[in-house]
Amino acid sequence: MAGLHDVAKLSGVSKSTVSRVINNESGVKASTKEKVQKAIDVCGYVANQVARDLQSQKTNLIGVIVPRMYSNATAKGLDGLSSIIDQAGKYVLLANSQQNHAQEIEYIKRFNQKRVEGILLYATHLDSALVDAIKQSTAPVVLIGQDGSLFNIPSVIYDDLSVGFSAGQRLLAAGAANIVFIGVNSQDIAVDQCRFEGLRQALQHTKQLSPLFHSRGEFSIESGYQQAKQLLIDWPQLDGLFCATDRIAIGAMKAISESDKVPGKDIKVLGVGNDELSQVSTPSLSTFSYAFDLTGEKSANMLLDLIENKQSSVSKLVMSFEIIDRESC
Amino acid sequence: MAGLHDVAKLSGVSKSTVSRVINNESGVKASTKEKVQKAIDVCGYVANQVARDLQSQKTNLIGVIVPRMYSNATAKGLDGLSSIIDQAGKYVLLANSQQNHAQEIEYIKRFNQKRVEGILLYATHLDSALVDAIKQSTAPVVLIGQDGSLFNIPSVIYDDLSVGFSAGQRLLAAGAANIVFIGVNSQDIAVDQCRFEGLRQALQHTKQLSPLFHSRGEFSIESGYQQAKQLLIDWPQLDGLFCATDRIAIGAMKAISESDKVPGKDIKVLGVGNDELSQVSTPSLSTFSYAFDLTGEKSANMLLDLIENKQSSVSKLVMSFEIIDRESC
DNA sequence: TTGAAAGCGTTACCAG
DNA sequence: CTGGTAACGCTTTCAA
Repeated sequence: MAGLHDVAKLSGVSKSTVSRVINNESGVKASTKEKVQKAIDVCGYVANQVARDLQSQKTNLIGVIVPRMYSNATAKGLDGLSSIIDQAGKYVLLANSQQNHAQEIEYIKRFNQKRVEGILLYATHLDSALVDAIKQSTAPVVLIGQDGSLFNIPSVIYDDLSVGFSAGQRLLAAGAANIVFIGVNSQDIAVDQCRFEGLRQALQHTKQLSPLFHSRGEFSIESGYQQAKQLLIDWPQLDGLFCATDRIAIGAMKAISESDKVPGKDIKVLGVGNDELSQVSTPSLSTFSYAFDLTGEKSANMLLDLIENKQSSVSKLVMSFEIIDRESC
Repeated sequence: MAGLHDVAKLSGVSKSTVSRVINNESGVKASTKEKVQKAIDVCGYVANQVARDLQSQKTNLIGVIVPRMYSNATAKGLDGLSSIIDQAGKYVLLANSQQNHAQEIEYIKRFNQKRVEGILLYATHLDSALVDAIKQSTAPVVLIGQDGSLFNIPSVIYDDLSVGFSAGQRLLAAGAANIVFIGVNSQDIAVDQCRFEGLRQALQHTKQLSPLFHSRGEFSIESGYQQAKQLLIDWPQLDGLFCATDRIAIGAMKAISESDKVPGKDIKVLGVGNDELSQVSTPSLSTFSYAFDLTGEKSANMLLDLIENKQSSVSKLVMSFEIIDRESC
């Protein structure tokens, strides 16, 4: 592959001059410029960015770590952040941990070797090993989806406590009193713990009630279906169901429909996320909408700030939500 | 930031020896190894992969270009391909063209500067400018979703003609005779042209019929809704509808429901993609299932082959589909 | 307006 | 077993 050297030889000038032409610097005679340009075309020279990066000590690389791609939060988030990063003239180096915790830490290390300028981490949990890895990272890290501000890690999070609280209020207002929460993994503070806690507080505060049960499963329709099936047996008095995600809620509604109950009537159901599924299901699902794409943009901007100024003006950003009222509650 | 040089000074050995320790090469006295290791820990040395890449002339980078992230095909595809690329010890450099054609060509160039080892391109169309850019690329390119084999570009595509043909047969078998196709952009050979052509051939071949109309819009529920609304006015005899994607079909069914017709009964509807939406809608949507994740894996493997052997054993891979029978047809 | 040479942080080869 | 030195392909001084 042709290098600067070859172009120089071919056009009979020095490497310095070729470099100047390539970078379009002023102070090169028009005739030599042409000569060089011709040589470049002839040998099909393509600048080697690796060498440039080494020389300039700057890679323009932003590392992004996600637990999985097939998810509204990450897919839309990536659409948002990639546009910001692109505008900044930088590149996205993408790593998919495939829900494997250990991988996340590994990627942080590898990204630092690759000399990324910053890291965006979509997290599903936050333990001390991960916190340590983030602290060790030379490249600044912005956490998305879990709150790391207690450990001084800049974070962009969703207002999960408020969502839970609002869910509780809506279920009560719709006449439900025997309410169950279907969450995910207890390690997932944001999605599982905070949303439940918000629900709990709403019931307590408004009617001195407690949720009947905190069920847990996975982020899928099938899992929601299976859990609801069991819940209908265990808690026959059930009349309100708050699900940590829309997919779980969709599955749960299917289970309810298959029993002798009617979702949205006998049992009020609420999801979170405003997945496209939620507007298409029968009954359509009442839920909460998060601006996933905007979250990606904000996170990217926060990281760019951090890179630029070595310290961000905000260390924690809480994304609000919108209440979506449909038929299920 | 500490470099090899600093570690060498700190531990009182040469750079060569430090390099050997870092790369865990044999032939280093245990005591010096320890000494060096200590120095590494002390100054928090992290190997500079940029320098390594320059020296080794190898970046382990795979460029991936997508039109958008928020799509089943790309999200699931990325899940598949990233696992293969990761297994191969390589990295994904991601570019989001945001449906902007010119960007794709730009990214191919920039990726070559970054010295990626290969490029995976999710394409929505294929014009001569793009073909040229691909030909110019030093890094091998595998095309996903559009057929570039005529131009000698290795491609992984879906069997869109067959899907269209099968759709025609199913609609006819269900009793439809006045059939309309809702496609997308005419530049999209695979999704718009091939699927329509398959439909046309099935109608022609089986019953000497022709499709009533070829409508076109975007990849969205809303667009499907709008188009179907118009179609119901223009073609009152309409009794079969083949939609290029499930989302379009979902929108169309909504329009049908809002008229005095019943989707799945008065008008048979078929989509493509087996989107999760399709199993949740009312009526549930009959469709075709593509293995998007597997497509990503196959494409990645094909590219790795190409990188390894400088030429692939297969130059075109056609992914098959599965017929999903539900209520709408 | 141009060229020579140093240096970015590694690895690899050849001596010792 | 270890060290010196030359690359890798570029940019950036400093001189000419």
